[in-house]
Amino acid sequence: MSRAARRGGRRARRGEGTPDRLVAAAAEEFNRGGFHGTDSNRIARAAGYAPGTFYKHFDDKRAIFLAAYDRWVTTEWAAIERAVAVGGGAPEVAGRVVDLVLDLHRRWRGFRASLMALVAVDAEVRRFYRGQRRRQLRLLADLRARLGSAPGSAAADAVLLFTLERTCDAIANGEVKDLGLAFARVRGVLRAEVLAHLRGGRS
Amino acid sequence: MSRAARRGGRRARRGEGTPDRLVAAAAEEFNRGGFHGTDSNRIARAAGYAPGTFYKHFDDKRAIFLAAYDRWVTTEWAAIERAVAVGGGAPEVAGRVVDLVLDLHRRWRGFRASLMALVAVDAEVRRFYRGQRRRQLRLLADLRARLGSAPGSAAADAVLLFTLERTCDAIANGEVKDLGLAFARVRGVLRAEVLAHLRGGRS
Amino acid sequence: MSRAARRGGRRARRGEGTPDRLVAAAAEEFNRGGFHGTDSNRIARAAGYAPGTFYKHFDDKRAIFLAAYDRWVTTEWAAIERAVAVGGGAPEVAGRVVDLVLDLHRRWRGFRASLMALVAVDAEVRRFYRGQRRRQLRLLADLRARLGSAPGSAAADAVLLFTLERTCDAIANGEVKDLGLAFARVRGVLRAEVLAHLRGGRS
Amino acid sequence: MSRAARRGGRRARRGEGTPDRLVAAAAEEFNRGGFHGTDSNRIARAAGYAPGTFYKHFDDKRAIFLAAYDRWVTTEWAAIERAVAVGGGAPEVAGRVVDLVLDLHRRWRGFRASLMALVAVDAEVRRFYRGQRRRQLRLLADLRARLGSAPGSAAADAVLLFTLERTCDAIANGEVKDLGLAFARVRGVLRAEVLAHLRGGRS
DNA sequence: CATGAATGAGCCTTCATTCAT
DNA sequence: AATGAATGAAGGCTCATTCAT
Repeated sequence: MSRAARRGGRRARRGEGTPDRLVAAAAEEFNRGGFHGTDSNRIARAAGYAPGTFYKHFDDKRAIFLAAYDRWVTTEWAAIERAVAVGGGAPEVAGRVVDLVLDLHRRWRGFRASLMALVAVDAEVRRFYRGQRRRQLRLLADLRARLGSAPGSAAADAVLLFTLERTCDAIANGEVKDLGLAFARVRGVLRAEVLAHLRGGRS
Repeated sequence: MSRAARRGGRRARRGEGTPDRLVAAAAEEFNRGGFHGTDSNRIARAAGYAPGTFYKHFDDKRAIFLAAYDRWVTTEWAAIERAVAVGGGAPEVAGRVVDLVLDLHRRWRGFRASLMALVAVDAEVRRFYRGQRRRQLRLLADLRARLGSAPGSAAADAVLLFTLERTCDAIANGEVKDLGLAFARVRGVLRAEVLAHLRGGRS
Repeated sequence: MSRAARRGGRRARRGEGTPDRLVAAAAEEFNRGGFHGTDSNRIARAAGYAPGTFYKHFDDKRAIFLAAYDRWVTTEWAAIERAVAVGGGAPEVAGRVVDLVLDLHRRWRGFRASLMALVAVDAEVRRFYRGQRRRQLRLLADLRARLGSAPGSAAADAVLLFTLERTCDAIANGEVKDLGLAFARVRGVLRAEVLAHLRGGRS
Repeated sequence: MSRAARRGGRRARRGEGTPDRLVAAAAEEFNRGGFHGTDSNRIARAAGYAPGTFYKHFDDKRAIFLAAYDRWVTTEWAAIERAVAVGGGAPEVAGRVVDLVLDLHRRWRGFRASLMALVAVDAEVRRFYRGQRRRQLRLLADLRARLGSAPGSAAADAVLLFTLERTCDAIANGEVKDLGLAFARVRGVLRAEVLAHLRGGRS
């Protein structure tokens, strides 16, 4: 058996470079288990590398977490921005956005939970996270402007984002189901809120 | 000498018993640093004990985390239930509840962040957490009933709770300030949402 | 409920004093689990006392082990000496002794195993143990004299004792059964050896 | 550079691999001090490694104990089987075997004592130990067959093994000397027993 | 660029022992 | 004479990180 073949399999995949493969493996590992639920050796092995390789590309565990977060945000927000850009009436946009965010939270709930805990504890992660939030806020303001809704306040925008985020988390992690609530109804409430907000009403 | 007094041994340090003191120290430690930011020896020392004492009273770190959470929920919810019970019109109740929750989240933001991450990863913590959520939902339904608002859906109740929780977190951990938003305005939005909900409007 | 009653139950038994009760509990604990398989708190509790009481009566864990060993030897050897004293022909004595030793090893195999390990490692335990062995040797010499067998060597006596001891251990701890051997046959071999020895033959 | 040479990493200290060196160190540590007389950190240091290295190669202390036992048995039994294979008359074989077993017990008495205690308490160790015993029994039967002695019983074989083992222990650990017996005489008795047994006499 | 054995600080946990009551 | 909460040294084990090849 060749050395390359022995090395874990996931290796020869696409043309991605080593850092990308490590980041992808890290994202998956963090998503199940959280930041403290894996270790750098495991991430390296999952990516098809030896432990030492990890530290050739990332300074430490936090660095790859941040990289994974960055990659995740970039990828996922592209989808959301696309959904917004496609256009259509406010109801369609609201529905698409809610569905996308929901899907996003579903796929990354473990990662997200870990992220929130790190944000609370690690200044660097916090800095990064806050930057993303500002970006969201700008996107939402753009969207409202494009839809011609009343100016509205940034404060209300922020609260809507929090509502969307937290509720999608709750659906994604089973909290909603666990409370005996119908998923569709909660999503309905969410869509209504987003729509009311986009229309410029006092949400 | 009474048995109760004797039960103090070498430790009649203050009024509370050893488990209480350990739990209090644990809560503070978890609040700054998170679950993974302390260890049982530190908690014991912070409470004024040697490492071994910790394990005389708790099976492991998770057990004391759960105990701290339990204690926190019990204490804080008593305050909220009181605020609701005092009565008054919907605006007053809404204002009081928002302020209390805000204060609560401010004082325990580190603990809360850690809690959310554990909920994602630890079934026992999750079980406990979900139970609390159900209790909140019941309290909110009671409150609406008492205020004579339209029946409304449990789904809308849940979304309101998520909004309240997440927004208070954001205010508490500086996210709101960081976004350049005025704290008072965000709180105003929140109050308005709670009030509209209590009045039975389509929140 | 009275304090005495609360204390564990085994307490008010007979007129035995505290040290005796502790020793009895220790013997049982050591017998299952070995020296390292219990702790002094557990022994104290098993005897119906608090941990502190243990150290009021014994300097340390080794001291109570030695005391338990002493007590065991005294009790059990009385039975063996009695069996020898009763008299009868060599075959009867041989049979009785083998049966007694067998029973002894059966009841105390855990204790014995732990004892052997301590003997190898602890000079004080070793001293004690060696004293008992000398006593056995004397008893065996007495017995041979009484039965009028040929003088025989102390070396042969010693080897017989080792055979008896080790074989009884093997029967007691299931080794013999595990080897697919019939217990009765092994005992038969043992009796034959003891008998041949007592008769002064070249064992 | 060959792969084998590279596999040395920073450790090509001597010829053997890391597990072997750890096992060797463990055997020595267990031999003086017994199973409970060392710890994994000490074993690692004694082998020239840091604590963590231990756990890269063994699950826990018991695992390395078993490995050390395995290695010991393999090595030592090879010598005994050789001594038997060389052939010669029964007296020569008996003498060689007794001397080898004696030497074996002398060099490993601490280890052996600890082994016996673990066998009493740990099912896995017991399983392993019993397997070795069966192997001994087979070897002895083979030997008798080869020497053309009368069939004889497995029970008698077993008793002889117990005698040999226990007496060699007694010589090895100073018990015999301590009893005021001449080592040579005890060995003489032992040889006589083995010889008589091999000759098919009623041992 | 990758390897992977090795590292060692440090967390988790136990238990023999003490001491104020 | 007994109590039992408390002690703290020490052992078991992990994992982020390094480095010689």
